[in-house]
Amino acid sequence: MSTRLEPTKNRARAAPTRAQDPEGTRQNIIEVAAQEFALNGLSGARIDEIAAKTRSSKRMIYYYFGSKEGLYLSALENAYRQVREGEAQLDVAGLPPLDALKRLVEFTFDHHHQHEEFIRMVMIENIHHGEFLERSGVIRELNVTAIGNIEAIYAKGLADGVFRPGLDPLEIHWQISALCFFNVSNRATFSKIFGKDVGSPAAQASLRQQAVEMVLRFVTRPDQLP
Amino acid sequence: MSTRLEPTKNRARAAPTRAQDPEGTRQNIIEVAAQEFALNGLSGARIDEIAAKTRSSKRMIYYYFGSKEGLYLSALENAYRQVREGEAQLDVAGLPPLDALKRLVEFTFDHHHQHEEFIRMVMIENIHHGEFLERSGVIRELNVTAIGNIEAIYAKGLADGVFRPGLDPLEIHWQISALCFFNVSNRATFSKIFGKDVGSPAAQASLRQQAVEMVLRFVTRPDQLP
DNA sequence: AGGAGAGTACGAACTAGTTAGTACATTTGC
DNA sequence: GCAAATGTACTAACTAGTTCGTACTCTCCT
Repeated sequence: MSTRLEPTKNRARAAPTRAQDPEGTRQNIIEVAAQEFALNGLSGARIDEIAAKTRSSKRMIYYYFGSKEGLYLSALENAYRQVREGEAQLDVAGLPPLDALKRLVEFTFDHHHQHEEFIRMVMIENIHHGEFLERSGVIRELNVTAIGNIEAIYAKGLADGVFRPGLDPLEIHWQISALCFFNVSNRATFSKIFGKDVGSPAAQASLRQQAVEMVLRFVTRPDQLP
Repeated sequence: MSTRLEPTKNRARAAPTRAQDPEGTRQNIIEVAAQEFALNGLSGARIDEIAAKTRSSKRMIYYYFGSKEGLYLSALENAYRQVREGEAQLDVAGLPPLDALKRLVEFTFDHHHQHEEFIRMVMIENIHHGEFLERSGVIRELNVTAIGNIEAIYAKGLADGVFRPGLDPLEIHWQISALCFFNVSNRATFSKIFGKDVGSPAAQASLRQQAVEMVLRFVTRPDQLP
């Protein structure tokens, strides 16, 4: 009837057929999808394009994720998970508060810098008013613990008398995020408007150090400043 | 041959035909387009949708702007122009450096807050790696003068001995932008992750004041701090 | 003064190509 | 043998852009 399947048997024996690997297929699809969504946005990304770059097929995308939006949500969740896992690597427990906060800012700065794809996913999600993030129970759980670090550092800094009272750890987190996030998210327009590549290693080193300074000066008690 | 044009004459006489208004039509299209692009992104916005919300028609969009991208570019340029014109309202020439910088940060914070549509356009443009901004000669001209204010303030602050030396006005602008931009751009995800509406008046007031403090503490000579 | 032309402004219907999603058949691993 | 996993071919709806035709406005000629 049809000839299109004839080579199958041969292929099956010629090379050890790629075993069925649901989890691998799923993961592969998600990774490709994340790239495409991060690059083109939700509406800009093309399912056919994603499928083509996959080791799998369009059929499988719908088999596993149901719809384009389902795929986007999974990719978003995956991105958050990866990044939070990376952040969990940071350990500042033993450090004095000032050093700990410095490390935290540096780490966040570098981490955001290294995960541009994640930053772009968050930008895109904000364009969509965070509606997919809202639908996802998973993501909120991942993030609530993210301020734990700052809370601990701030508490210790207060106790030691080096930080000033009255600050909200969530707001400190907000400010660190602002400085580190903007550095990646707005690099393109900023560089092009002012004709200076703020992504260059020299510029980044300077901005990084200044981000640290800003946060430390903000949190430190004035009489503790050098 | 065709019947579809029969009603034309009647229509022409029945109601006093709306006068031709090229500039008005153009402007109306751009305003609607900006809204739609800001809401849905370049690929997410629909020409038919834009046309429908216009007082004009799809035909006119292509008549005036040539293509979807042409329309997007015009909307982007318009957004930048509007915002920069608004910023030009700020006059801090007479103020002492510290007060001037404080005003500048407050003004930027408020201005970004009030121009969410513009912020979203910039976000979208960053998703596109600033390629349209690059194509536009207009926009760069508008912006290069934007740091003029900071340069003047910083120079005066140095002369008065209240600011510390060695800072780059462009980097100060970068930091102010980061704090004020992030406040609008990432409100959705931030609020949803931490279950707190950072857009509420109370939260905004606090973040605003802290943005001012951060910048002032960063720029001020330590021995000049209260 | 007024009418012919020309260029500008506008509208409705159409089209070619794209795109998310599906029906159906087949294979693989247990 | 059976359920989960996968491949191929298709479609219905959408979407950027176009075609063809009309109406308005200004100018310039006489």
